[in-house]
Amino acid sequence: MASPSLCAANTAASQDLHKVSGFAETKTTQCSFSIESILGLEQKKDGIPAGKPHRPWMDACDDSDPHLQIPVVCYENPLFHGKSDPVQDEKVLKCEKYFSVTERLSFKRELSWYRGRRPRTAFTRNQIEVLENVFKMNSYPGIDIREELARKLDLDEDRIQIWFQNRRAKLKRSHRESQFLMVKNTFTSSLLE
Amino acid sequence: MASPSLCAANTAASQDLHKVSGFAETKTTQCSFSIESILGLEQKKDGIPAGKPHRPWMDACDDSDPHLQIPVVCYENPLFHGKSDPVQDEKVLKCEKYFSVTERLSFKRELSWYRGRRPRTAFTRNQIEVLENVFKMNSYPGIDIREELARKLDLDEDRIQIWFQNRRAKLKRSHRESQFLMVKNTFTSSLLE
DNA sequence: TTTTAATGTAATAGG
DNA sequence: CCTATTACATTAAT
Repeated sequence: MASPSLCAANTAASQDLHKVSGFAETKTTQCSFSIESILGLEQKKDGIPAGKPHRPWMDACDDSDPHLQIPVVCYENPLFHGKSDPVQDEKVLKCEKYFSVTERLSFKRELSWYRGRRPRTAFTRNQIEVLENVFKMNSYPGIDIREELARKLDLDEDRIQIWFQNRRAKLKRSHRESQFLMVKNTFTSSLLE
Repeated sequence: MASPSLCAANTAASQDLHKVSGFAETKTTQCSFSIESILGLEQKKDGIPAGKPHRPWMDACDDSDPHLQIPVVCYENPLFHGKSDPVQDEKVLKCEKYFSVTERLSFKRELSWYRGRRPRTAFTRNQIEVLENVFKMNSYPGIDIREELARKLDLDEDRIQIWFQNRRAKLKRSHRESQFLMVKNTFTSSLLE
């Protein structure tokens, strides 16, 4: 099952073919990466069925009701407060028009992690500015500050918290990288002496 | 570049200023978060100006030399560990052969927007083929598989990772679109009944 | 114009 | 809280 797929790539192009078949050979003989790993058997420990490609957004294909498959219902989620675009809004409208309450409820019941994922928040320039200014003074605002910010900026406190977490990670990353560059440059110039 | 500038306290924008200063007022009058708490954590601030975006392919480009700012020249850098492809090499050749220094300067000016972005990787047919085949079986390859692919295909592991990210997004998009069509058709036919 | 490589970052998971 | 990944929205190169 697995091998035919890989080898199926070999149809033309001799030069390319060589590389592909070399790749496939490695798989079957040396197993420097195993069929198992390719098949996803070494996937994260949670109960993801082996052999199935873990495509969460397609899981609903097995559902009987095709209506339940549209991601559109995410936008009915009260948690949603991202920016709206005309296309999506139109979809929502259609949804509200044509689906009963119970139907919409079963939508929500069917939400898997991906569909339950919070729609990405698009902060405004002003919100970012304020957050950055606070961050300059205090990268670890306590709950009271976060609540204050949430009120001032009209955001959930949760969003604030996540923002500061990501912001700290960013700062740390940049710090790490500049240090790395410094070391590398030092090394380089020492070689040039 | 195109992305919203995170830093930059702006100078105009009365609305923004109002909000910021309003916030500061709260800090000093109500003390809903204390100066102490901020000052206590102010040691957190390291003197890092702004996050450097980690662009290893630009690392050794000296900012003082304008020539070194055109991406093309980065390929002459021994530290550049990207893969040289014929197209880029040809560009370099043409650059050196046919353009005067001043011409190259204006060229550079024209391409200034380009600075800081990794040159677009052009995958070969064979690389795509292998990647697609692996993707069919596993859309979420772990680090080991990615490294293996990187070796086999002579690409950076980073490129592999990005490729799978974009590939997943593409699959999801197509899936979404086909579902939308399905739902639309369902609506249409139900309206015609 | 379309497709897709690259980027930045919000959201999530696990420790 | 942190780190590591992922999804997602955009930008830009082909």
